[in-house]
Amino acid sequence: VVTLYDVARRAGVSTATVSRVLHGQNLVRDTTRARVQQAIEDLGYIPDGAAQSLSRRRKEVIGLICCERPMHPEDVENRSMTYLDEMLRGVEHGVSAMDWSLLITFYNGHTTTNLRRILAMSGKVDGILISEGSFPVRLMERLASRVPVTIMAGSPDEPDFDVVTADNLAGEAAVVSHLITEHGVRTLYHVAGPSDAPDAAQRGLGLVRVLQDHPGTRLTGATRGSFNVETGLVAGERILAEARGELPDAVVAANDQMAIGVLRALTRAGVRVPDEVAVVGFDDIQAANLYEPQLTTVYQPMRMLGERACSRLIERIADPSLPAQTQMLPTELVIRRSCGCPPGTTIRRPVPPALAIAE
Amino acid sequence: VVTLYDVARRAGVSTATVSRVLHGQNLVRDTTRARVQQAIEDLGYIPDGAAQSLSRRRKEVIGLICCERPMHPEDVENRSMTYLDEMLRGVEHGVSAMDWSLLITFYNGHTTTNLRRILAMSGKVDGILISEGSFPVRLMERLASRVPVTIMAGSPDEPDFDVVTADNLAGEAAVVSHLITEHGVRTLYHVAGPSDAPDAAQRGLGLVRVLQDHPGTRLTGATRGSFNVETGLVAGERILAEARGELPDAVVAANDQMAIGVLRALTRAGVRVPDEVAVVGFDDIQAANLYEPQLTTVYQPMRMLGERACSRLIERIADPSLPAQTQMLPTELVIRRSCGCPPGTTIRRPVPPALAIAE
DNA sequence: CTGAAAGCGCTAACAA
DNA sequence: TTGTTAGCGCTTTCAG
Repeated sequence: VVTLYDVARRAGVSTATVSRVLHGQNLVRDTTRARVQQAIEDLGYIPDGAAQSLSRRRKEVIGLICCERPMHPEDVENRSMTYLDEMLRGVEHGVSAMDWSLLITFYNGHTTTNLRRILAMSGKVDGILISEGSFPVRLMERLASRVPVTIMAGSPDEPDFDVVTADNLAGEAAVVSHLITEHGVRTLYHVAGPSDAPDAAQRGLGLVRVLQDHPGTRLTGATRGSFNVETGLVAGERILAEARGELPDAVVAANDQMAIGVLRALTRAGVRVPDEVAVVGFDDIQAANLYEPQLTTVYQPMRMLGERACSRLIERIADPSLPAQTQMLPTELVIRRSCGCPPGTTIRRPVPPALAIAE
Repeated sequence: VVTLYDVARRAGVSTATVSRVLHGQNLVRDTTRARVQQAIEDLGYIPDGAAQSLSRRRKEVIGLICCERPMHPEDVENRSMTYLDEMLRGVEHGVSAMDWSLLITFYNGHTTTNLRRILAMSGKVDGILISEGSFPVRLMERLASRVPVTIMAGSPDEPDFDVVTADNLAGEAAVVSHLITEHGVRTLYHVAGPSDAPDAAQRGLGLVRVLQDHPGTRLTGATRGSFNVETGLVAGERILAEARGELPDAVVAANDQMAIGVLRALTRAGVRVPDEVAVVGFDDIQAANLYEPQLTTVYQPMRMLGERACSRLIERIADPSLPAQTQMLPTELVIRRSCGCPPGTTIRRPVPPALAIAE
């Protein structure tokens, strides 16, 4: 391979000068610069990243850990899948805007191998981004003791780390308020998310708060799913079984996949949605828009979430003394058909930060 | 930060010995080993990746370039999005099985910045994986002159690079054969993919070959889309407009997104699918299974594709003299409702490598 | 079994 | 403006 020395020799200068040219420093005479650039060109020189990192004492690489929800064999998909894509793009955008690189790995369970991999990563990057919250706190702390760590879509009240997350509580509150105030919904059934998912918890809170604020409304039941279509289906069947002629006015699912599962179960049983029961989800995945009836849901700006987390991390790498900070990104209420609005409806309504809770 | 020297000092040995312990070499006395391990533990030592790479003359990192299809502002999604996820998981799995790391970047257009980024990447990795084919050949060659390169989902007849791809031709042939022999389809409309997508081209070929083999069958028209729902919709409207009462027996779309677009247009116009017109797609994305009617399509093993590409690349890094090789992975015919099979049908039928062409 | 020491390719003082 | 040179943290002969 061609090294800096080769370039220097060919251009008849020292390696320092080549380095200067390489980094666009302007304390190089133009003619010299030209000669060096020519040499670089001729030789097709590309700097060695490892050597640069070592010398600069900085890798200009950030690590992304994607936590995978444990996947049961019968699951076709899982929430991480639709989740990841946009976030990844956001992160990559932020990273490459700074001309840094992105090292990515998946974390799927607390095995020795995974542990080793994750720890080793901290020796290869300047900072780490962790997607989703169900990541062992102990491990998070070990990582954080070595490099800055930012959590994406984590719990908003993490005291020791930077967190960037969507305003799940306000989003859920907004969609539930819509059901109650614009569709006269009184009885609701809640299909909650996994208990270890911080965003699911926030959504549950949002629902509860709105119910409290609206006397006369109440939960007729609740169950928990795993953020996938299968468990949504099961929830739907359970709703039917428990109903005995008394279906709730609306089913609120903690994400779109489960909402689609519920929709399926209801439709299959001959229940008309939204005429007999309204159904709403969360996330605004592709399929929410394709499904019939089109799903009313809440959009969270995953891409921006990735970008923000990334800039925050780079900020903290530059100045590790920064205090931990939580950023809540606003969501959007996406009103379509499944809540009871007329066919063909598509309204996107920004959800203001936390006021939405009040109504 | 804690370095190897710190560990060595604390354990009262030389750095060489620590290094040996670190890499499980067994020419170290047990008591010494224990002492060193204790020191590593105490200090929470984690080796510096850059220094290791530099010293070993090997980075143990592979680079993944994800080519994004240029996205028009009005596009909600694009094919790359659903495409990427599984492939990425496959690649990551392959990479971390070897205890290597994955550096990822997106390539979205031939700008100077992108060019620089991509070239710089070749200085940070031992080999590069390129997803999808619409990547400038010149650039590919420059990369290849520096590190081994493997192409995923590229054209199967690339002479100079390793290619791992699904057997698009056989897959398309299988689904078209199914339409013709099991549903008596005679007239077909083709919604082709972008002209620069090698897999789209292969699928087109598969369609044509089957038509040739079945006298009496013919194309009533064809149009080209961009692998997204929007262009599928446009194609569907065009089919309706061109039809004048004479709809084709079936519409063959080059991917699922476009098939869904067509489905939408037809349904909207009151055409019943599959009773009046059958529609089939390709890829077997999530939504294909959720949509009503459920879409008959062809599954390609994206995850395995990622894994295979990865192992091939690592093979070639170990031995750069290996001859270029193309691997074609078998697809599966996924028969559901939209081809005309009874509601509730779900049959997955492996497509044998190339024989499928014959029938 | 263990240690000394020569790099790996590049950056950044410091000198000239 | 340019060159000299001392590391960056680790691996790996080569000696002992």
